[in-house]
Amino acid sequence: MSQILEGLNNEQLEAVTLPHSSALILAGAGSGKTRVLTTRIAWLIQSGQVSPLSVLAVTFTNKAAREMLTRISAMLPINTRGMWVGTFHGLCNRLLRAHHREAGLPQTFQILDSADQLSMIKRVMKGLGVNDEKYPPRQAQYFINSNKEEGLRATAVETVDDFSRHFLDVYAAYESQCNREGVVDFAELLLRCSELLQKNEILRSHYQTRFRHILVDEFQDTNRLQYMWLKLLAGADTTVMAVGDDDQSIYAFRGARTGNMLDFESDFGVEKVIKLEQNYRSHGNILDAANALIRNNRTRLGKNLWTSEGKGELLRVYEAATDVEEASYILDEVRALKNEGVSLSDMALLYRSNAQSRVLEHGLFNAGIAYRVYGGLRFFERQEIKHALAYLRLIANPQDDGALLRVINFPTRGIGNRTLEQIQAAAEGSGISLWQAACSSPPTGRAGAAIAAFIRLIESMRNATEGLPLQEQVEHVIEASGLIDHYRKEREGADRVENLEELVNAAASFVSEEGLANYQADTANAVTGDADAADVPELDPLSAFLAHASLEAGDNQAAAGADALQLMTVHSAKGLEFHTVFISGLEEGLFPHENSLNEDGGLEEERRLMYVAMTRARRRLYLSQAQTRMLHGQTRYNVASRFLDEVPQELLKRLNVSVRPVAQGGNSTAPSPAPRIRSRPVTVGGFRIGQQVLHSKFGSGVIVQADGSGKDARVQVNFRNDGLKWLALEYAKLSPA
DNA sequence: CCTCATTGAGTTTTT
DNA sequence: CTCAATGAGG
Repeated sequence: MSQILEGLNNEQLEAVTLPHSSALILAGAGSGKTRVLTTRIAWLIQSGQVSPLSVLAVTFTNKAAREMLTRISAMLPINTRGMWVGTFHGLCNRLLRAHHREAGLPQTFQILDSADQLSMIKRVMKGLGVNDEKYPPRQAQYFINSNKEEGLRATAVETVDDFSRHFLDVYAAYESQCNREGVVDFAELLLRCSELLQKNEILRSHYQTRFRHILVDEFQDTNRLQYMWLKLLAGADTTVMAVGDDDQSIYAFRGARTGNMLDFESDFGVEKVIKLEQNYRSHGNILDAANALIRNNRTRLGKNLWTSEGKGELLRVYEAATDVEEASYILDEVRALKNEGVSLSDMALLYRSNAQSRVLEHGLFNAGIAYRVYGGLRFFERQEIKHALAYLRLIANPQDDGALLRVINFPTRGIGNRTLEQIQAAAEGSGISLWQAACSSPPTGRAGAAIAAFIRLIESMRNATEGLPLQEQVEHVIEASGLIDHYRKEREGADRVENLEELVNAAASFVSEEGLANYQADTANAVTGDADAADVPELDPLSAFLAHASLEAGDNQAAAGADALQLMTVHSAKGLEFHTVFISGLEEGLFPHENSLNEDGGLEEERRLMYVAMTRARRRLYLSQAQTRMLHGQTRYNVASRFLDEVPQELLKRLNVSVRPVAQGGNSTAPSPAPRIRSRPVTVGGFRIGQQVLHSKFGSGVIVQADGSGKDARVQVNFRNDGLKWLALEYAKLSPA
């Protein structure tokens, strides 16, 4: 038994073998967090303290859940199938399917992804006659989701102003529309599940007794609702182990609450907080720099990473004149490192926002360096796949208005807006679904015939696929719907046809591999003879597959394949590590992002983001910056990121002599690193675009734009602390820096 | 009904 | 710049 515990350090060992009490593990970057979690589970089971079925482990991503299961099965000779290891949403889905009746849902309820949700919100808003200029649907979506994540139904939300009252109306209408259609969004999975546990005492105590150990990964990223859910599942005898790192909390912008860590300590009577501070990933200089940076944050639980390895190399800082030059510098370095034997896939090129990847990709493409960009469209989010899934959804549940609207005229079959409006009016008038309206009161004439043909098509597909194996159902639908034909005819449809064929494969492997079992009846409940769940018939494979498609949108790019440089945002780099990391675009306004500066705690979150980025590197870390950057079709002039100043300068190796814009007024003969701006005044009142200036109140900044002349001359200055400001030269006391 | 042109907006992202 | 969402004309 001691074998699985071998090689753990003291703190890790303590965490893994903790006696029966709830615990908070503060696990720094690279400190072996996943190892602790999985070894803890394996140890609990192997030492005979619990059965695998009494363990619940929850993560945020499917990838993390899979990783956990893989590691557990590597340590223990047990079948992990039926174990409750999964994402918050996946586990809630499982629970709701098993108890759909008590939860007030059809067993085959479908799950809306964010895009589906947004389009339903638009539909609802149109129905209510809400002005979508004044009340942007995106904001309505945010309103709905953040309220749900606080555990608030529309009836429980209190509005203080007229503006949010409109969103509240949308929320209420959206809620009832979801119920009519039998669909739920992501937040609903958690809210519905929590409400179920809250009001159904029998179920609650059943699960509270069953789960003796609950383990939570990335606890710093939990929101209020997820925390409530955990509290409901944990009974008096349940031990909860929460593992997280407040310094790596980078999702506050979507509701994550590090405060849950403090609440957890008191709510669960945590006696001891274990800190895992030994880092097994990076060399000393990298950790020292990251530690120094994060110390600038006020709100921390406090933690300092250390390593027993050497100091290693200094961090390399490069200041480029332009974004293009920055890219070319990076790819030179990539090439050199590759020649030294570092594989491309062990190097990552990180950026704060996706827009930055373009220039970098361009450079890499021209240089012929293989690269892979993360964060694009994922498989189940592709248009052609969404269309195919919509046909399938309609077969499974004709009340699904969203699915109907997506495909009623795709491929085009002569059903236009007018016809659709008629049906929508009929549906709204009698509170029925679009499908029912189309069936019961079809429009007359040519449109009516088209509608009738569509209804016949769907019904014939339903008849033809009934009882077929899942992959044959999918195969039939992509043919019979005309999707394949449509894309074959399209000029650039080859990829789409291929993807549709891939969907058939996805369905096949969903059935043959463990996928389906995860979505069907809870085998564990059947084993323990739980009547509630045992009575529920198995979920049909089609509904299970559709749920899978929503909950696990698939990889964001085709096979990892060849050795390639990894390009991604800092957010998506969390949890990964590389030999070499390039952090690009270290400029004020970009990183930290200008929008974050107005938000409460925004700057600290940006700093944590930088901390995450730095701690991805094992051996070598590059920090680069461009003085000039094309953004949204405009040239922008940026000062170096404050984060570069927050790192001890003795840990940095500056790789080029800083070529700063010259400050001696407009008639300097020194070469300017900035390219000329098209059709805009370059100098105004002795000041130049790109020039660094000092303001008595705002401090230092860079002139980014200018217009007017004489008395009307104005310049826009990007101040290091206060961001962009327009200043009239006549009044502002500006001086060259 | 479909296609092309214009307009406008533009962090970060998993489920 | 580049994508998505509207609107005019075929």
